[in-house]
Amino acid sequence: MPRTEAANQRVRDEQRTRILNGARAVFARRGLAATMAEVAAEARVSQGLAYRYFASKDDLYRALMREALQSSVLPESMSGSPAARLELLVSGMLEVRRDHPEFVQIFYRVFSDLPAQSDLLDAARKRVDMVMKLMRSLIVEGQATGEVASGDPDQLVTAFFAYLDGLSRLALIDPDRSRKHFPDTEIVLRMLRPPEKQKRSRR
Amino acid sequence: MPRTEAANQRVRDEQRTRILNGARAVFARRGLAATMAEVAAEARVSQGLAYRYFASKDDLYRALMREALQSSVLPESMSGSPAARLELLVSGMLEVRRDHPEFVQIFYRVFSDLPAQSDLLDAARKRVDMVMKLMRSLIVEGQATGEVASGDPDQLVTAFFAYLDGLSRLALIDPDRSRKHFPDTEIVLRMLRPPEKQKRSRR
Amino acid sequence: MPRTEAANQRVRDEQRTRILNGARAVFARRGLAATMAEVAAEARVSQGLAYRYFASKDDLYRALMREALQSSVLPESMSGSPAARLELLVSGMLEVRRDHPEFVQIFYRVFSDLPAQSDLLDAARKRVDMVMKLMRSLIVEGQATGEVASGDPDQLVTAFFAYLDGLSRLALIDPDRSRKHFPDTEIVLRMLRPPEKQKRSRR
Amino acid sequence: MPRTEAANQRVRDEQRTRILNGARAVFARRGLAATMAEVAAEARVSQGLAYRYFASKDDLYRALMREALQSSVLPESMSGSPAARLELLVSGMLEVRRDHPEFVQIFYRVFSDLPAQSDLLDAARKRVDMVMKLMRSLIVEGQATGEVASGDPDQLVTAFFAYLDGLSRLALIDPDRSRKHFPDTEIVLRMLRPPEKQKRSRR
DNA sequence: AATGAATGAGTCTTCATTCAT
DNA sequence: GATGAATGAAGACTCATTCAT
Repeated sequence: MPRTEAANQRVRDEQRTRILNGARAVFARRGLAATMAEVAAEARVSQGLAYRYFASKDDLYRALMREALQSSVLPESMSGSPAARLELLVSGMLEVRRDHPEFVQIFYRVFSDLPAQSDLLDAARKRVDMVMKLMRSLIVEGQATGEVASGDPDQLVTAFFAYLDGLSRLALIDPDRSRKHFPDTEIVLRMLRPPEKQKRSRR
Repeated sequence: MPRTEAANQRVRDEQRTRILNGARAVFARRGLAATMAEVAAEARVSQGLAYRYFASKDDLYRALMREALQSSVLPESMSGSPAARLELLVSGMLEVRRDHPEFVQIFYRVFSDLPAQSDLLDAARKRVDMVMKLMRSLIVEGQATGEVASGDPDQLVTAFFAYLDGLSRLALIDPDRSRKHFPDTEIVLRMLRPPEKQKRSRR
Repeated sequence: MPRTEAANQRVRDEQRTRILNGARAVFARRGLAATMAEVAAEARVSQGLAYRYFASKDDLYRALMREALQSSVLPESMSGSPAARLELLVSGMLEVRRDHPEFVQIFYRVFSDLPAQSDLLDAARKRVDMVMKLMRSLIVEGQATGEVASGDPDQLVTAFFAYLDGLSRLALIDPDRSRKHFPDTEIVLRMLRPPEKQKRSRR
Repeated sequence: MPRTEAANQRVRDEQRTRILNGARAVFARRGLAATMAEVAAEARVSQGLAYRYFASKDDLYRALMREALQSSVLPESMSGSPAARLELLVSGMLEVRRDHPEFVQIFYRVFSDLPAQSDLLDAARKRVDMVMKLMRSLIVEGQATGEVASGDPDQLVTAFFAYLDGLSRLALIDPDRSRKHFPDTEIVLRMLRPPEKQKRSRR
């Protein structure tokens, strides 16, 4: 007796996820240089199977990228003072970087792996741009009310993004340190706090 | 009449540099995925010539890495207060990242390009470790004299390195922004300054 | 349904043999100068497939050499008079050279194909040495009983080996003659027979 | 003042010989697999110079081959009994093989190095054929007068040539043995002597 | 649905040959 | 006449992708 369609669908979903997980791990670690053989091995499936679910290596990579673009989804409606919203945004971003660095690593891979004209690259740039603009406007607003440190807003945004990018890469460079000494939100936020609002942390 | 040996030597030196420059640009952009054809094209030499100067793609990559490991050489003797020395260290690192991001990009490539056991990876890790330790000791000293912000020193070091790594990658991700909005040393240092020493920057 | 493991194993064994056969023919003919394209063509497989079975051209060559070293295995226990044993040894060697010259050709290739320090070369030399020593002792024993022609035993061995090497190369140089006029054991043995034991052959 | 034409000519001759010598040594050892770089190094000249004297690697190889074909030149007019002439021929061939194995090695290289249709191969085959025919007729004549051992003349020729080919290769396989234990003409000739004419050699 | 053997296009690398000096 | 730097085409090798089972 043939399997029911529902059962088949479940199997398919499981396999797809399995492959995506394997690919995410391998691509985060090795980028596009990773081979399909590595992906299949990591996912414990045959190489052929990967091609039943994804038309090509590129397709698989894109699926991961799509996922990564969405994983960094912004809190839709943020309320409160600019500084409060800024902190909300930042702590969200930090959390992802600390707890699921692979997603962000994959995301940033697009900048180091791909030739310059790729549409994926464009999409990623657009995404970064959007978040940067949001952050910039929050900073400007916050500076107006004195809740946010002074300084050129563009530079602040630049600095902050570099910072976050760096944190996501930490797990790659020194996984041990990343786990043990991941900086508290408090420390990260210092860059944006005006001196008088700086909290005294424990010695 | 054959060229003089001096002339030959000069030609060889020039070509070697030419090839290294081409390779640096291409490897910084694309990592080991870059092809020798790209390197040769960037350097405007034939593919074969690159092999007269470097035994293999790997050898060329290593030459660049060696260079990068040395380029980040630390100021030998730093004098002054811990905070002063810390600022000296930091501003030096920032300068390299702003003015010659390729060197640092190449350096960090080692973490994304290479399989985990490579000796290059080890060397790079050692290098990072050494600078981290230096920075940590300066922070601890500085915290003792109150010149440096409080907070777990390991986290501060972690945060700071992530930050710097991020800045070196900026040129890759958004070269335009990197050029126009590279953060002033002042802003970068905020993370390490105690509130009372924070300089008021221009609005 | 995927093939059964047994079926896969069978396919692999067949293909491996197929590739070895192709390689043997080509390498015997052209030595290491033969290209993998030729090997693949001779074996009627794709070039890529050869690499699934052998890590490199060198590896393939070594596999053939190993085989050749073993194919010339000596009769373990030879009994009878020294002359009888000598004739047994010789006729065995002749047989291989007449019926499967490729094996011996491959074996001797090692002396013309490889740079001097190779381990294969050493192994082959050792092999030759061993057989030479065996033959020498049989000759010395035989001379004592008068069953073997007089003369410096080392020269006799040298001469005889040159002879056999030459016969194995004959198929390369003049396959037609090799097939039609391959010398009878009788003729070959003359060199070792004392005059009084020489058989009168047909006119 | 420019060099005289005669002096120039002398220099040219010297260089040409120099290159031929280098090439002969290298090609004998490594066959066509030898590189022009090796040839130039052996001859202590620049790679470019070789091309002033020989249009191509192939041309150089051919020059050596032509030389080798001529080096084995046969005694034009041989007189005496068939057996005497046979012995003259054989001892001449042996001499070359013992004292200048490179020439013969180069000659036989043509059979292992070259693709089957080459004109060089044809020329070499013709040469071998001619000597074989000569030898065959001497054997037949000698058998008629009882001075030469009985047996199928074609087989005897085949055997003998294999023998000589093997001796020329000995220097490649075991140079030491070739020098120390090169067989006396006496031993070599045994194959062709009828039992009753066999000389008793020293024990 | 799944496997893994097989293919072929693309990359690294070598080396005969050319060329500027 | 001579050198050795430079080129490009050919060959080794890898790996995304296809296919028979």
